Amino acid sequence: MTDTITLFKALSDGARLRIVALLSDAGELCVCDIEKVLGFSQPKVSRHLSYLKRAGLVRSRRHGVWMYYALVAQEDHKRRQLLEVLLSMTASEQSVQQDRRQLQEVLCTPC
Amino acid sequence: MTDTITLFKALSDGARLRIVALLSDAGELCVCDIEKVLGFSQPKVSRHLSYLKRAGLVRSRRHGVWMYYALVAQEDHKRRQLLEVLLSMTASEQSVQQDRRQLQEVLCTPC
DNA sequence: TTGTTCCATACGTCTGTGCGAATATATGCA
DNA sequence: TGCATATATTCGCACAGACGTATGGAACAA
Repeated sequence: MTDTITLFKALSDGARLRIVALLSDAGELCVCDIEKVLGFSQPKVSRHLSYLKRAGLVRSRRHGVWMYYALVAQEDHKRRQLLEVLLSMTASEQSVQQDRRQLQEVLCTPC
Repeated sequence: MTDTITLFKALSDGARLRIVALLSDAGELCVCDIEKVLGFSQPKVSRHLSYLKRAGLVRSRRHGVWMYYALVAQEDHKRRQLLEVLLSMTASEQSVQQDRRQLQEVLCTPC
């Protein structure tokens, strides 16, 4: 039960939902890119990523000074299903669509 | 986005997950039955039902002194899908299975 | 009307969490 | 070593939410 609760807690925040949707689009992003796309402060992004990591939704990989984050491919079938449905829900949200456009701009002007 | 967040917030609590799973099994229950099955205090049950109602997950119907609660059939396809996946996740939880057994006992000894 | 039962809500308390600001840590480069 | 950049963490504050206890309100019966 604890896992399910942790999962839902992790997904019950607007900032984290936008991060998850963004990573779903982009595949892998460093913290500073997420900052720029979402317009969040660096500590805010870092904190939420840490939260998502604790919940097993996100993994991180260091490359030089940068930390790259990406969604974790869920082993459990039900969790995978849940995330699919969630992403289909958020995909139609205006803020998420706006983020997707902003992502393109940020990717054109790298760090 | 707000709706999605509200939905996930409502489902990110152990007590509420057990109530949702219970109503999914039982169809419709009055507050005092939920109290007995889950071993919660009356205000606790009432508060969580109120929370679930605000999130559009539960409806209530008065019959005499009793208030009967049941899950709301979700209009939106994605929300319906989400709840299906959630229920399949919680169904395998030990506490939920225990609650289901307890439900049978409570139904045999009505109010 | 009075009392009883069932349920909802208010209150005080405690914990968890989100935030900005500041600080710490880690990597790479000169 | 010293410095700059990228990221993580800490601190203090504010607020939401979960709980038990107590109280309020609604329906029904006598």
